[in-house]
Amino acid sequence: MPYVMVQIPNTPTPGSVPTSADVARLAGVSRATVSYVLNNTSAVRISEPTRRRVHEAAKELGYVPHAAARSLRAGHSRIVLMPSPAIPVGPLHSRFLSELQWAVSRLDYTVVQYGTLGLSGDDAARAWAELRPVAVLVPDTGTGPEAVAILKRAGARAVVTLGPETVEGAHALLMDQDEVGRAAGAHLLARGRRRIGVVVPEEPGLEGFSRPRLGGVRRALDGSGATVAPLPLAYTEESAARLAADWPAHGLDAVFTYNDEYAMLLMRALQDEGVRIPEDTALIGADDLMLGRLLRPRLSTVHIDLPSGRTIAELVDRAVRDPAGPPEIREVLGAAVVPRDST
Amino acid sequence: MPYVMVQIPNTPTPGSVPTSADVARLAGVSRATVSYVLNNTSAVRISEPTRRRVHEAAKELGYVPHAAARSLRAGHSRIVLMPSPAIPVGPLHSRFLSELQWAVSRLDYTVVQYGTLGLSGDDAARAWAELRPVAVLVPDTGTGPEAVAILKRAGARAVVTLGPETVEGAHALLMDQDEVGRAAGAHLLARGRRRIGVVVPEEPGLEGFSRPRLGGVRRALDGSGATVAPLPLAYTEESAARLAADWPAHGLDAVFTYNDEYAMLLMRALQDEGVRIPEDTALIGADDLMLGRLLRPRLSTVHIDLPSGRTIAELVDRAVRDPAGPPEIREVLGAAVVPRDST
DNA sequence: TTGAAAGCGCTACCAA
DNA sequence: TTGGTAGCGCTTTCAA
Repeated sequence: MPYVMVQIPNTPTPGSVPTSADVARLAGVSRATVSYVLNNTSAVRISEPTRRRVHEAAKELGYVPHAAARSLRAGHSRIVLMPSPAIPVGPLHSRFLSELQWAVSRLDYTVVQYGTLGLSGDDAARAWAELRPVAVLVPDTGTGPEAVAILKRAGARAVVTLGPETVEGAHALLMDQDEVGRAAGAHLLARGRRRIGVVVPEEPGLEGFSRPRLGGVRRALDGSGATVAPLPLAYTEESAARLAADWPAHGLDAVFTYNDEYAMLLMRALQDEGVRIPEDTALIGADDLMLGRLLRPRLSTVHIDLPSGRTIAELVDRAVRDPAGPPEIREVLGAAVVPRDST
Repeated sequence: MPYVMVQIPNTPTPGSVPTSADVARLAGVSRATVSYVLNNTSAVRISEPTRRRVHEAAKELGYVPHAAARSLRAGHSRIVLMPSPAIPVGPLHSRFLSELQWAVSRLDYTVVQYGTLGLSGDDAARAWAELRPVAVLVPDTGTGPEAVAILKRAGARAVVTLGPETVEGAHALLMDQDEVGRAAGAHLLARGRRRIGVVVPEEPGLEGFSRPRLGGVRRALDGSGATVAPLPLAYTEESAARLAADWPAHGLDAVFTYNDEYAMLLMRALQDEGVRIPEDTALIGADDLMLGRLLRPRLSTVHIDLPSGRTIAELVDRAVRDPAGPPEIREVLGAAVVPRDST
């Protein structure tokens, strides 16, 4: 007796999430009309009374459209995926990322920061691809051409990498940390320093930044006869004290500290050991944080110029609109020394 | 002549995103079988050769399932939504948030950080609801009972607020900033200080933290006869210099600086003016950042004890599994003074 | 062991 | 101006 099981069609099952069909029933119109009204479809004219009834029904039920259903139907989403960086990221970088996120949202994309855990490379890319993002903004390294292909194949119209190197098939915002080291090295050289230490953080995950910064110093000093000594340093007072304790043995007259935070750490340890800055050892940081201005002597630093979020958001938008266009490769990291009193 | 338009069924349209139907065609099986194989459905036994054919076809096509379609069919998602805080968030809080994000991912949820822009209160809630998250972790204030109702109605099985107050219908991780001020105030009082300044950052968006911290100091001093003076301060050297310049006029013998960063700013300005710390003025910060240990005198601070991400992730998971359970209200912010040399 | 088919919620085409 | 309806990609019940 199947006929007794036929559901009464105008009972908007209570306790359940309301759908556009529920709205339609309550307003006494078709689902199509509901869709037209709620999306302000301009191709179709709906009478004012009908509009009102639909709006009222939607409000009464607390109707909220189902994004997944909508994008399934549409065949594409407006999701811009920003996998959150796996590495501990400094204040400068994290400010940059949130500004970027904000700017992309302004362009009417849905920014989704997706924490991909453990999975690496292509597995991560596959996980991202499941969301069918229209664009992916990859802040990390470790993303190869294969991953880009996976994303493209899943319908991503643009993949943009933010990092030190370009990846085949993706747009690139090149942030060449090398430049930071180069600027610091050149500055110290100009100040007459010849035996230059470079702090290399021991914290895992920072190699992507620290190695090129070290390399940059080397490059700046190339042919000058000046020497470079890498100085492993953990972000703890003990580690800094240890390094400072046999500072004289290193025979260094200058040190580039990776960034301002390590600079503060090392400056304190050196001063506690009686090392005079800048007389005995010149010291320069990077990132131009406020804290550098508050140190005594005031900290020389490398100011890093990152593009505005808006600029990048526009690049993403352009890439999405014209997926066939050539990959845009842009050098976006400017490094300029801010000389203060520590060098 | 409709029959000439019938599509040849085994042409996996190239250039388009492969679907499970494409995989099925290539493997010579039905879509059902593909689903069984790729999801390892245990209720159904598929022969080994068939499994292999399906897997190979999927790999060859670069097939990635469509998350939206899947959750539409399933009727629910595993999305845990974490609206990113609209306010500029300090290093302590941001570390906490990313640890939390990580822990929730471990439990096999898809953590989505969603930047909701401008929209406030119920509008934001509606935007979040479109994603049909299984749970929402709201870090900001400004979310009322209405917003919670909207999310629940859209199928969210748990809404958890992280903030100073509980919201009807939502679980709450109470982070009572009041406690931070109270601890600082009590400490200064115990140190014999009687005229206590409290730095109130002028940066917008911080009121939610600064007001209760100020209130906490007031509460600690209540009935002691000690006085409290709010000190507006912007995070700039100029602002700090201005405040320090007429420091004697304030006649304060202690100051609670909101957090360690403002502490560093003000300490420097005061020292530049010749104010002796702690002799003339005791100074205490909050957050127990590394930089406090590097200041001279070493900075006394209020250490803030936040729960581990794992703890909270488990709370979320429990709430999702038992949506009918009573809202869990948990006081999670521990504040303890770390006395060092500045007080 | 496998396949056919219904249907999740939505939009857009076509007809009325 | 409005309604009927197909179909986006997927899973799952039922039948074979």
